[in-house]
Order: sequence, then C-alpha cells, then structure tokens
Amino acid sequence: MSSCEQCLVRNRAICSSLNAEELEVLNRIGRRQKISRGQSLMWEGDESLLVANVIEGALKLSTSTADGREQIVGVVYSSDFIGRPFGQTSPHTVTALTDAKVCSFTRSAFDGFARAHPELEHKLLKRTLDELDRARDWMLLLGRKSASERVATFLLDMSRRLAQSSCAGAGDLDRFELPLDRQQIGDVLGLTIETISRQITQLRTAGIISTPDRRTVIILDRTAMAEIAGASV
Amino acid sequence: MSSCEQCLVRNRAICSSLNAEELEVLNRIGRRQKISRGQSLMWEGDESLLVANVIEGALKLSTSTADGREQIVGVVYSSDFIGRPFGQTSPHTVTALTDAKVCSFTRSAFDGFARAHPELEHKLLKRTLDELDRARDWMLLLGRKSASERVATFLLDMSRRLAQSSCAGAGDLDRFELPLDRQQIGDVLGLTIETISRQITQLRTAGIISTPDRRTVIILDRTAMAEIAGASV
DNA sequence: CGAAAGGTTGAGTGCTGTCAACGTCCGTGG
DNA sequence: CCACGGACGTTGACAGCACTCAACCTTTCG
Repeated sequence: MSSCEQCLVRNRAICSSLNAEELEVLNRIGRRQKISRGQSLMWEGDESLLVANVIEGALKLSTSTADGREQIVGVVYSSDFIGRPFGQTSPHTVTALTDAKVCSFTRSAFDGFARAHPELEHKLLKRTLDELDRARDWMLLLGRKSASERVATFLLDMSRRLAQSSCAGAGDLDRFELPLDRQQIGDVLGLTIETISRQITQLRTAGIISTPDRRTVIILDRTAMAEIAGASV
Repeated sequence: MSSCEQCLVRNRAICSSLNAEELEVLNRIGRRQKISRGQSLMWEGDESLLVANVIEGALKLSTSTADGREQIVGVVYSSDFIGRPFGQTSPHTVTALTDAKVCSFTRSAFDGFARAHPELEHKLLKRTLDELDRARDWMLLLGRKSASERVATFLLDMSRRLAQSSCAGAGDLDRFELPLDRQQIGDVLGLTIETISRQITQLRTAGIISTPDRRTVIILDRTAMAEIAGASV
C-alpha cells in the first residue's frame, strides 16, 4: 500500500504543495518504482515519456558525445525531481548510482496535473531555478578551474549535499560515502580517472582528507580544502 | 509612451501569456530601460533586486573565481528573461554586450505578480527548463570537448540563435555578426583568447568560414563545421 | 598622426591525457 | 582455507594540447 501520505519525501518534494485531496489524485496517476544500481530510467534523445520524484537513493544525469565521451550534468538525491516536463525529448540519460526508489508519472499525466495546480508548478519552477544556478556554477568549474580546484570543490559540494539529503542530521558532516566511483567523479568534473586518483592521493598525502576505503571520505582540514577549491596553489 | 501593446517582443516574451487587462497592470510595475554596451545590470552575489525582459540587444551572464578568471554562463537575446525571481541573491553578473533595451521590474513586484498569474509562471517555467537544458549541453562542451570542437559548436550555435532572435527571417543564416569579442568567446568556451584566434584562423584557412571583419562570420561549409563540432579530427 | 584597443602569430612550458603496469579488494569455486 | 579472477584504484613514464609570455599587426578614434 504505497500512499503519498506516508511518503518519505512528502514534505520536501514538490508534492508538499498539495493538500490531502489533491494528493489522492496524484497518488492515482503515480507509481512507485524500484531501480537497481546501474539501471537507467530514461535515455538522452528518447521521447520524454516519464517524470519522477526521487524517494530514496542517488541518480546521475548524463550526456555523451557521438564518440562516447561522457559528461555527468547532475546528480540527484531523495526529494529531487527528474525528467523533462513540457518537452518532447529527454535531454539526458538518467541512471541509478545506488539502488533507488522513485515515484514516477507518465509525462502527459503529470503535465496535465501540473497545469491544473499552480502551487505545484511554482515549486517546480523554484526547483528548476535552483538547478539552473547549480548548473551554471558548475560551468565555471568546468571552464576555468584546475584539476585540484575541481576535486576540492567536488568533495566540499558532496559533503554539503549528502548532509542535506540525509536530513536526519546524521551527525558527522565531515565523513561521508561517495555514491560515485572514480570514473563517475571524472565524468562529473571533466577529468580522467587517473587525474582524480592523483588528486585524491595528493589531498590524502597533504593530510587534508583521509580515505578509510574507496568510497568513504573524511575531511580533516576543511579550511585548507576551501582554500584549494577557491583559487588553488 | 512606452506601452506593452506596441512592445517588440510582446508575442515572444513571457508576457505573451497575459491578456490586455493584465498587461496593463504589468505595464504599471515595469520600466523601460536603456543599457549601453559594457554596462552591468546586476552583480553576482548582490541582493536580487530586479528582473527583466530583454527587448533588444544581447547580454551576457557571467561568474568569476576569486582570482578573476571569468566564465560566461549564458548569452541572452531579445525576448529572453533575465534575473533571479524567487531567490535572495543574483547568481551571476549581467552585462550588456551591445547597446540594449530591457523592460525591468523590481523583484518583489514581479514575484507577486507572477504568483498571481499561473500562465505567466508556466511560461517562465518552460523557459527556465529550456535554459537548463542549454546549460547542461554546454557542460558537455566545457567538460569534454577539444578547442576545435568548442569553437565549431559555438559558431553553429550562434548562427542558429541569432537567426532565431532576429525572427524577421533576415535571410542569410550563414552570415552573422558576433556580439562577442575574442576574449568573450574565450570566456564562453573556457579557452584563452589566443586559442580562439588560432582556431578561427584554422577554420578560415581550411575554407570552412570566412571573416570579412573581426565581428562578422560567414559559414561556407556547414557540413564540415558540423563534423568538427561533433567528434573532431 | 599617434596611441590605444583588439587581434594574430610564434616559441616554449606545463598540466592533464594516454598508455601501461601494478596493487588492492572481494566474491567465487576448488 | 586458499587460489583465482575480475573490478576498481593507484602509480609511473611520456606525449600533446592548450596556456603563457611576448612580439607584432590591424583597426579605431582622438
């Protein structure tokens, strides 16, 4: 019995704009879906057939060049919105980085519902404006920052966003588990896997971070990190 | 007597969602403004005090690192929307690339008006979603493409967008005037001025473009151009 | 005519990519 | 329990593309 009322992201997703009655309607057009790590939900260039709210887990949004170079253009977490409403085609591929749960809607049904509920469109607009700000920040990183600046910026951003997403103030902001492997970090930062590895090694050697295992990062010196992220050596 | 009814972008800007009555109200809270080339309308990090529709001209949106490296994160033309509604601070600096005219609103007045007019918010949402798609496309370019691919992609994109903006089917799609100087092209593509110059020289030498003067570009071989933009040599 | 701004070209360096070897972790099966 | 294999990550050597620095050319404008 999956119902919106007991939904984990009920108060953080765009649905928080709806009252019980409206939620009931939305519930009927929506569908809970489990996605296992590595599985894709939609593909770049395909017809935009569905949109969804992320309930749990992390997913990446990516595009590729004709010859296969990939760029991750976004990483979404629980309560984030995915898909392209009001458009014909999906602008990017969406793939689960961890096992995930989403609440999906056919695009046509969602578009119709959204148009009839301005409060929901408003939430979606605010969210989209935030995403745009984030994307443009990332453009500065991709266009103008060095490898060391990129990695430091990435780790700080990750620490912040993971803390936000596990809103139950899980405690240690400085210790977190990356939902991405080295290749994927490279795809986010526009760098190669080897460069990522070297930069992480360098941060570890400098005593700025510690890496108990491949996926875990502990930030030991946040100030130094911020300094590197800002203007680099 | 500047009135919305005779506005050049009346049918293309987000205002096209409004009827005569609503337009009258909007007209009262809006203000026509001329901006001369090089002048800025708002600054990155400042409080978000105004938003605007571009009536005429081209403007750049840019961000910088602490040590002054700049990245242009967007270029807007007539009928485009600028500013950050529903947010506290301007995420980037907006500067006129050419002499321009805009129709500006205080953010608070616009926010209020927008919330009361779902059709307008809907237009704004669609526009923002398009901008987000464009920004993410650009992330692929910045993260993964070579200098020659970037310049070719940029010129094709420019030709397309300038044709769109001067909607009066001004004729020659393959001949256009760049609103950007070499430095600014570099700031869009995440490259230096010298690299831009060399790449343009190379395209000219290869007979793919011609450059009658510093600002004018004529695309002679669109196919070759698209090939370079796609996967490069 | 001269100066300044913008653009082009050249020489050399350096950062990041490429290619390759090796190490580590982990699950599987003998 | 240990041997094996594969996925993932690290490290090294080297190369190449784009950056830096510098000189020079072109256009514009006072």
